[in-house]
Amino acid sequence: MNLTFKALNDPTRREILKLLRKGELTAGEIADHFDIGKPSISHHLDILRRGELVTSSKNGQFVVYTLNTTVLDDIMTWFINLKNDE
Amino acid sequence: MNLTFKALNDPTRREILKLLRKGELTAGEIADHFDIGKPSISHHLDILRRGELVTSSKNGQFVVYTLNTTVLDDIMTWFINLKNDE
DNA sequence: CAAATATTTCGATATTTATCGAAATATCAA
DNA sequence: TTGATATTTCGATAAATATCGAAATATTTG
Repeated sequence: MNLTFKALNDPTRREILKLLRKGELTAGEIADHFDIGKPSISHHLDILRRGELVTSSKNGQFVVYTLNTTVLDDIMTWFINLKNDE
Repeated sequence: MNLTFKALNDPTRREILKLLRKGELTAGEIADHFDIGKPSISHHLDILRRGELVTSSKNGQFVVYTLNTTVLDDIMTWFINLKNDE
């Protein structure tokens, strides 16, 4: 859970998650949406992966990233527990 | 929203939020639950306040902290949009 | 007013983090 | 195999963060 919250604590990474709402994207396609270098994006993707917010798979020379909705459910449960006491 | 996610990115601060589920607490009562110094807790509380996750009010010589559930709703909406939308 | 208590601010330090350009790795295409 | 493309790893640097002890501020109590 710590790695997940850590991954969420960056505007670029949250923007990446929004991009992935509509479907999977390659690392390059994701990088094209930002003004920062590809090594930085690669690093952000690694942090999102370690926080289990995305999964990745290799398709030829491309690496495809996908939103992992399972962990989103876990996070929402965390917040619901915070609200509904006990 | 940035300050809110930032505030959530620390185990001590998330633990403070859990303590506040059952009702408001003074800064000192919160500090008593942890092994770190009061200045550090005060700093964490400040970050939680700036992230609007808690509100504070002064009661005599005590400062009372309360969970702000409004922002919790906002965060959950953010996650729901990430899951469902588009 | 003076002493005691509660909390925060200050100044410093050690750790973590985001970013970069260059280099390394992997795959595809000619 | 050679050259081009996609992505990551590496090494470095600058900025942000958590923590601490000491000092400052505010309030209550004697």
